[in-house]
Amino acid sequence: MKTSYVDTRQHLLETGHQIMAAKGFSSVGLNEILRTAGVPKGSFYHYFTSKELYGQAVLEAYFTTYLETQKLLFNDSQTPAAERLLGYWQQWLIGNSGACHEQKCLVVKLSAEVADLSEAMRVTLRDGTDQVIEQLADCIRAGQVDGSLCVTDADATAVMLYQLWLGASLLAKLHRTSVPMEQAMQMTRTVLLD
Amino acid sequence: MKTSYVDTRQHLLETGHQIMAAKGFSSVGLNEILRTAGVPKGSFYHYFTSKELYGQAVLEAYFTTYLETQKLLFNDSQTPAAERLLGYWQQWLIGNSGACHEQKCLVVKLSAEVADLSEAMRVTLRDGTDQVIEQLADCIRAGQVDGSLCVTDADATAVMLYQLWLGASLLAKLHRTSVPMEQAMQMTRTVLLD
DNA sequence: ATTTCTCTAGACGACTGGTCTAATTGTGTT
DNA sequence: AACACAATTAGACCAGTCGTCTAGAGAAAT
Repeated sequence: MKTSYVDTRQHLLETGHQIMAAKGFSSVGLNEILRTAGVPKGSFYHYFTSKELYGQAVLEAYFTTYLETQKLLFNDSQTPAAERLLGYWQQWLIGNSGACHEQKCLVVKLSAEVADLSEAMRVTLRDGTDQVIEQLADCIRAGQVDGSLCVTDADATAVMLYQLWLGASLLAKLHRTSVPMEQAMQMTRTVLLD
Repeated sequence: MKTSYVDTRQHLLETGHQIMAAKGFSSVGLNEILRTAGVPKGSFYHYFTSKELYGQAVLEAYFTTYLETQKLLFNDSQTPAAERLLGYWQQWLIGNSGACHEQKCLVVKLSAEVADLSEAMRVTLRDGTDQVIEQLADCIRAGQVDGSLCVTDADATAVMLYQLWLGASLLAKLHRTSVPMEQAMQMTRTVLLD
């Protein structure tokens, strides 16, 4: 049985996501990705034009599903917005901690390394994070309306919380502990609810 | 005239700092560093035992001077602590923005990339940032005493502000703008003074 | 003056990097 | 069945990687 073009391409993107999330971009060779994916080396340039554009494609795919999941969580208008927001960060916390201490968030793992390396990847990362923040702000505004949050400036709060969690994730990587993220969680609660 | 052991070693550390701050760790080869420093390849392994331990030495040297500068700024007990703290972040902001958009802070640039790559570098980064945060907390406590700050938990605030600025620096790299850091600055003022 | 030790010099090995061309395989149409 | 044409792959390619090694230059010590 033959796998289709999109299958193989998709498979390469997923494999790349996993490996790059663990090891970064520069220190990972195409060989490793291809070997892991079970795709022969010669095939790579049939699916992507360069390693850089492949990296960009990985990021684009990542943001597509990420934003979709986020939207799904935030659109559940049954529960109060405060709960939805705290659930989002709770997932962030448990996702990148404990047994599987591999990085899940490509933004945390790749931003610093890649920003000065590839304009294409930098822009993808920039636009992706902008959208994530925008959806956060939307949900905060919903919380202002339904009264579950006491926040004055939704946009500023969204930016601030996202920055906080990026930094917390960085420190969590250095500590191999979720403590920094739990501190961020505590702070998030204070900011949103008091 | 012959340069001494410490001169060459120091020179290698400084060159490495500059290049790694711009390009990261994995994507930079020893050759490039040595060529830039004007030091022959054969000498490198006289001063350092491996690329990894060299990277660690760069980080250690970085934190040594960083913590010293920070302490110097924070120990000026003439000015109120609030002013000292805001001065610290003002320097952070202007340091990594504008014309010279190269990264200055090795913590921002290297943490994510290196944490999963080298235990030695990870630990150095972890201990260094812990000390930076500790000095921040000390200065915040001084502000509680002199009355220039209205903060309840000095430690939590120090952690939170450092996380915030790490994240802001990441976003600033993605945007090639100091806007994210100005947002962090605004938030910092609010947290410290209101 | 001769020995000793630090440091420099850069070729070298074994390997990996990303990229590309040439060949093979597969598919669909006659 | 034979062909044309596209989809896919094998493997060469060369520049670059880290790290090793031998040889010698230069200073310090005896």
